[in-house]
Amino acid sequence: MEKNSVVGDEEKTIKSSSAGEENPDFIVISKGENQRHVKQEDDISTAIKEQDHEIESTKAKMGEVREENERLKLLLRQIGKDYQSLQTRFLDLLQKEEANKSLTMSPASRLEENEEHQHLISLSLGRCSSSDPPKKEDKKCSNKEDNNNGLELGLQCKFELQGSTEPEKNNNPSTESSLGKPEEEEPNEVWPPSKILKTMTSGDEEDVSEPMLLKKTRVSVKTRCDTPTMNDGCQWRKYGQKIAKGNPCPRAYYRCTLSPTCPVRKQVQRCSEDMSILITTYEGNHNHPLPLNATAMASTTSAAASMLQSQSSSSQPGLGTSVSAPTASMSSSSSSSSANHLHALNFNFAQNSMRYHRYNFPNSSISTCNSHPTITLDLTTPPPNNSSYFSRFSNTPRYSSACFNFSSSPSSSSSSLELLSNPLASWKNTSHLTFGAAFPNHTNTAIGPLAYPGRQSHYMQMTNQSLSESITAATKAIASNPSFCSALAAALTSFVGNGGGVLRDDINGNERKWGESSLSLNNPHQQQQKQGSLLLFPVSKTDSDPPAENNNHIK
DNA sequence: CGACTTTGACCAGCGC
DNA sequence: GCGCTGGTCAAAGTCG
Repeated sequence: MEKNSVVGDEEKTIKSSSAGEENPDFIVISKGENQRHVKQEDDISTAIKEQDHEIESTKAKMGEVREENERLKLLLRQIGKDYQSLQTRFLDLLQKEEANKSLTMSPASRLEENEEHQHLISLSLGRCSSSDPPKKEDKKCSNKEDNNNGLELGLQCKFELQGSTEPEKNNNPSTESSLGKPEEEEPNEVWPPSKILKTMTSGDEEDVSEPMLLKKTRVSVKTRCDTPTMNDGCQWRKYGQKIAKGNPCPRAYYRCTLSPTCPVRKQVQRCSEDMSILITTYEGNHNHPLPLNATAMASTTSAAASMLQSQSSSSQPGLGTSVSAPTASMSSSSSSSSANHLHALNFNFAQNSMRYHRYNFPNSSISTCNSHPTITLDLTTPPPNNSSYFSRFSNTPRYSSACFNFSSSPSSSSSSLELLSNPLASWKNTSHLTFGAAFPNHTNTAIGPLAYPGRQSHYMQMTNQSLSESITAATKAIASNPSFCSALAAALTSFVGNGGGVLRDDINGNERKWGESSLSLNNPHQQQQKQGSLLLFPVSKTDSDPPAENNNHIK
């Protein structure tokens, strides 16, 4: 019994204990779980709260961003309105000016301008041709071939003026004799707009009527450059080196290798007085399409040479171009080999029948050393009124804002004018700042003032003195101050990159947002360049233009 | 091996 | 005609 009782007790105790233990254990366990659950719930709730807080903060941030976006939109609209109003005003001014001009113009001058227009018409049709002679023929038989070549533009600009198709003039050598010289070029090659102005008088061109141009016209560019050559975008092959008289520094001779028949040569020499100054002399015309970053220099030099040409022929009546050198007499006929340094060379291109446009190369000079008419663009010294260049740029009454256009010309269709406007563009060792004017603009709506009423299209639209001055000054400023480059890039990126302006940038009317214009600071090609560069050109991926000059060392 | 550079030689223009 | 000079050629060398 006891056992049983014991057993019973044990059972009881077991039961009781079990019962007594079960309950407390259960209670304890349930309390712990509850506590855990409570803790978990607390954690969850706090997490939810935190998430809610984050969501709220995010929402608040989004609200701020939206507000900012709205502000930016408003700003953009305002800018667009301002632009439209400026454009309208500009067009009005143009029309008024034309009206005044036509009223105040004497009959003789009207006739003269009409003649100029006719010349321009003929120029617009001029397409140079040549059979691309081999090198030796290029050298030895160039005269004959040049005479047989097709037309060449004296100014070597192609203007597609409305209704300016006069084929008979196109083939009329007498027309070219007054302005142009035969130019070596692909017979069937249709040059892109980038080549329109490019062209300086190549050495293969001769104008019998112009003694000054009996030899090759050259464009010499003086820049401060630490590297053996400056990168102008072309590929060059060194074919000779000489120690010229009067300069201990050897002169290196390069020829363009982008095309095997390209007649373009360049000479590179350090200035004997200042070894940091690199004197690059270009001669001839490219007879092949150029990479984008090569068109800048090519057209700049071409424009300078064209200026020289037009200047030399400016005494002839009825020319479509003229050169004015307000600060000095441009004694191009001078036999002195010393350059007549001018603060600026201004040359005008008749843009349409009644309008001139002035080009200005600050610190330019012309010399006719060794019968080689040479224009020197001295980019080593600041132009006059340098400090006011930007303000002048922005305050130029006639064209200022209208002309300011970041080119987004596709492929090689960048205009000569834009190149004219950015003489330093694409140079190695200098910052790249290419202000382009969009060119073939019959569809250009963004450029507004460039799209003159009543004109379908023309390549060299317009520029002005202060524009080129400003560009040059800007480029110089950037070249001299690398930090400015990055600052400007950042500023442009922030301002322009907000999805703001849209440029209709090419013939096809392709739209391109400003922010998409290549601030190609990350362009690998440009990364090869030693200094920071700001290239406002669209960078063609196919535009592989290896800086061949990096390896060109004058030894 | 091809592309490029170097460098002496060659040629043409010009002045004396 | 001769010499000087600038410009180009082309073989040899260099480099990747």
